[in-house]
Amino acid sequence: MFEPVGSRVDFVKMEQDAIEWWNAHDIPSKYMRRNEDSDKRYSFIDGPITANNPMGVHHAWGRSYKDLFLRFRNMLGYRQRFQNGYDGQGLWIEVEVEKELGFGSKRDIEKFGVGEFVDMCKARVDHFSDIITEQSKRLGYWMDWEDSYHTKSDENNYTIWHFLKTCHEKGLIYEGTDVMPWCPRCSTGLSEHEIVTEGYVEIVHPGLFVKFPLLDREGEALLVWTTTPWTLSSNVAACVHPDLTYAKARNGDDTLWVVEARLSTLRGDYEVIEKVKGSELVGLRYRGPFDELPAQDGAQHVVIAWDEVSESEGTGIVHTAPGAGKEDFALGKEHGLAVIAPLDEEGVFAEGFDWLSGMSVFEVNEPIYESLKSKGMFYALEQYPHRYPVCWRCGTELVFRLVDEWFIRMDPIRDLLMEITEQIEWVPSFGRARELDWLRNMDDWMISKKRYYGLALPIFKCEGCGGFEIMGSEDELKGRAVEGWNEFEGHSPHRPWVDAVKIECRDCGAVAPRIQDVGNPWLDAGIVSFSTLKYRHDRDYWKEWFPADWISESFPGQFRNWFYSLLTMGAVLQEAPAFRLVFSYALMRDEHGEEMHKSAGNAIWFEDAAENMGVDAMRWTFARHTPENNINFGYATADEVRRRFIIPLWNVYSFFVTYANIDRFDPSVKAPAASERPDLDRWILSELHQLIADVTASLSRFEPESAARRAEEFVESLSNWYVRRSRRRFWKSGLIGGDGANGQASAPEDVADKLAAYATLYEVLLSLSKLLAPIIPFVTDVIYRNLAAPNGGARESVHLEDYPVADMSLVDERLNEVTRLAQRVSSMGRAARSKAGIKVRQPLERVLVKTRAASERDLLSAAAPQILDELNVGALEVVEDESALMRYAVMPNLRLLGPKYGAEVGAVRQALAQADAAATADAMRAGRAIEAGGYSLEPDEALVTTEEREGLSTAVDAGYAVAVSTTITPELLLEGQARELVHRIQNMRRDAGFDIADYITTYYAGGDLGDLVSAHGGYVKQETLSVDLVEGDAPSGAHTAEQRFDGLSATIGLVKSSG
RNA sequence: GGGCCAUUAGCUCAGACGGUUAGAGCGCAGUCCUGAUAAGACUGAGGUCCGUGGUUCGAGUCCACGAUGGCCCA
Repeated sequence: MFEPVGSRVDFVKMEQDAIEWWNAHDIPSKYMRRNEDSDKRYSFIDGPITANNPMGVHHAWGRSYKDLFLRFRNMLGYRQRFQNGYDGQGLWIEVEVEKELGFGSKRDIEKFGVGEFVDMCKARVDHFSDIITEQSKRLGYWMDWEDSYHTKSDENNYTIWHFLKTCHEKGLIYEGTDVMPWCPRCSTGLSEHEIVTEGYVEIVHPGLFVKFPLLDREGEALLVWTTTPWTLSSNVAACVHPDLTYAKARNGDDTLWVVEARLSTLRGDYEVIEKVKGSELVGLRYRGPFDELPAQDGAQHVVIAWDEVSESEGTGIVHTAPGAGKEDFALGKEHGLAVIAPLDEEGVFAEGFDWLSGMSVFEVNEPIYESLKSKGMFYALEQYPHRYPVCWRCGTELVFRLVDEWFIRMDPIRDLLMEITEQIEWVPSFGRARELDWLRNMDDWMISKKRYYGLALPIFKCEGCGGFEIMGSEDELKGRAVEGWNEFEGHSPHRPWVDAVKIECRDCGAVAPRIQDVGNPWLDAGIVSFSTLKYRHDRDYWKEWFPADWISESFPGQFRNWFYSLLTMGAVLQEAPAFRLVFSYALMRDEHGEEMHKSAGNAIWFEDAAENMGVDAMRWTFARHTPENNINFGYATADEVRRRFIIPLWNVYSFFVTYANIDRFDPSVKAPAASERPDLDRWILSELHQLIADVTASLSRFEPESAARRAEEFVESLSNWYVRRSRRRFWKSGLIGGDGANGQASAPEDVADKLAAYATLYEVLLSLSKLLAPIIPFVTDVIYRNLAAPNGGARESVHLEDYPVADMSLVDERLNEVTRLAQRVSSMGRAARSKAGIKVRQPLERVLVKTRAASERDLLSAAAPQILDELNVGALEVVEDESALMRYAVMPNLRLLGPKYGAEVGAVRQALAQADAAATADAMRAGRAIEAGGYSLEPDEALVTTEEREGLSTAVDAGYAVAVSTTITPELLLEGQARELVHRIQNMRRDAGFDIADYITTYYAGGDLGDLVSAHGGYVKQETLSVDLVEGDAPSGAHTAEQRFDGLSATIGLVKSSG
């Protein structure tokens, strides 16, 4: 016996129970150990999830993929690692802790105490990694949770030290001065990676037009345009494009130079006096906008040439301040310009800027306008909305600031990185081109950050000679330490503890402290293909698992972040790829395709989703989606998945268990061999094994969506064709495992057929539970455990099973085609019935079928029994062409024929009427001329309509035609009425609360049913489990009802039979 | 300026290898079923497959150019 299964099920409750059961029986750890001795390995390295907040549904998407492919490979027998990763160092953690503490600047952190602050950061990470672990378990994500790695761990940090030292040995590390994007609130520079990730927002800035008076040309001025007025304080040059044409224009009291294409920016009327190439302006000197500031002392202001000057915005003359802009800085180097750096770490004007000193960059615009006005340099001001970088963590507008930072040189390894990228398999395949594009354009990697909680860069810079060294391990540091080791010992290699340690400069012997900077967080994540595989301590273990066979992460951003840092570290340490294949996916949106935002109220919490839609529904929604497209996720989409896939699957299962229990079906009893079973069984087994082959292939190719969609098609066929058409086989009298109760003798062939049906459906459901277990681990295990329980060879859980293997000898392509044809013809036959308004319960005499290809007629005869049954008709006839079903009527198209033939129209008309209508229709369809009684007409000169033949209703589609006879003889009518009566009695049985298997005695009174009972009484008895059909009033206590249908009426009474 | 992606029904999306007359769900209209019922089945209406050229016996699918949208880089 199987555990009884209701058709109503609370999936969420079922999932929670499953988790409890798994834990109680230690299934996850049995699952993870199951392939311990396998000689096949499949190495997965987890991209660490940021442990800074609870996990969201978008994380659940990615984690469902990871779990899916891990489970798939596990059932295939591969030995794997199940190590989850947590990312927990860096600015993002700091910012959240700062928020908690109400801090606004780095000074607050210093005051609070760096050690305490770092401890709080670590505690935050531990807190949220615990939460995410619990959430992941609810998702059914089976990882070795006790063994999760942390990027903040000592091992991870020290492995990065090793990497950086290796970089240094290869001459890749340098300290450079550059103008970098800088967050004034966080007081730190941001690397290129961080800005491009999610850093640009639409901001309205001033578009300020300023006049720079030319020193060499009295009365003339350059008109320049800037969106960052504060940078004018540090202006030293103005750029023009050497090849563009510049115009000098009289404009009110001014004589201004602008690029010709931008003359329209001038206010009011103007008159062009002179035009020259930009190159002719190069070298002119001008008076700078803030020459009076001390910081500007001795600075020259000169026009220089630059090819990047655009004439699509501004004035074609670009204000240049090498201390406050990235390209400006590069130009400054090239032209030997003065570098004036205005801002300190917090975005406040430094000393030397007179009245500006001490003011924040965000409050100087107005005073600057006033100052320019007083000097006669102000020209105009407009609003200029554009995309501008902000701090990706705190949202503050970035400024560009001159800083000393540490970099890894990219040019020496760029080619190697690209070569490695070529070797990797990218899913989707366009990922390779995206990564290569990034690598081609990648600048040197800025790895330093002037913050507190992160990798302590192991760079020790000598206070004497200025040289630097890099410590490659804790042991090396200990060996070199000349002070502070005792203070540090026992602490993690974080600030402030590690800052105490100082070494002696190898070159000059002076003391060298660690630089204060911490590392870029992508160092932390990029090292994991070494650090988590014991690279430093157990090289054999590392060799066994490196490189990863696959990794998986969402691609927006990761091309320049995690994928990139993994590539770089693999290249530097091993000149090898760190992973063989990357499977990536896009972004999650809400149901309407809008970005999810907490503030917009359209974000979905993981817990809410899990407890309302259920995790299987969520996971199936993910699996069926094309990964490279953004997913629109919400309750409605999950509801649809549950309704269209999970519930039908469950209903088939529930149907099976219900009747298998009634029949005491025992799966261990030998059923007929598959080849001996009826067509219907052989067909669904054929489809099943084709499905197994397809799903296995799809998942091997990392195409979950095609696997899921194939499975949906299969369950649809299983539910709406196999089970529906098999139902009566399960209801046949006689119990296969029975003892002859109810006195129903059963014919041996019925028992064999029934057994075949049960065995088939059992095999299908059991295979399906294994096949889909990696995708929907909850419902599949519940099904498996119940079905497999009476079976000697069963495992404890489907998750300890082997993945099913397709038996291609059971795949019968012809049988599949026959069934497809039966389905198609049945569908069209229903359409024909529907058109004639005849319900399926009414038997009809015959169906006529025209197939598209003559070759299908052979299939049709095999499909005929199913079609007759589906359509409730007596006979099927094959017809050669539609003319047997349809009559064509050809009409002249007088609108065209009239003008063309004039008086001859009458003759044409007659000729057309006498021509063969079917041939005419053929010609028209083919676009050929119509031959009619000596006339040759264009195809559009006739109109053709079809009429159905008398007594037929026809449906036509895609080359097929199916017609049903519509004549209802008295015999057919009586048969239809018998079916209707059965239907009514069935309803009454249910209303009376009888059990499905109860036998009854049926009474009928009121007179109209005599003919029906004498003709079809046996049928009615059999269908309704009536032991007897008695004319007359039912005894008192019977369930009775007045029935009227098809012009008949009777009072029906039902009594449960004692037998 | 460069790279990548997309464009198929009102909406959301499928459409290996080029192959007869392009599919699903939702929505809409209608019918049926109620012994699989937080249901289900069926039928119908609805498409110049972004455009233009090209390759081919044959193009939604391949190529070129263009348009629109998105992402990224400069």
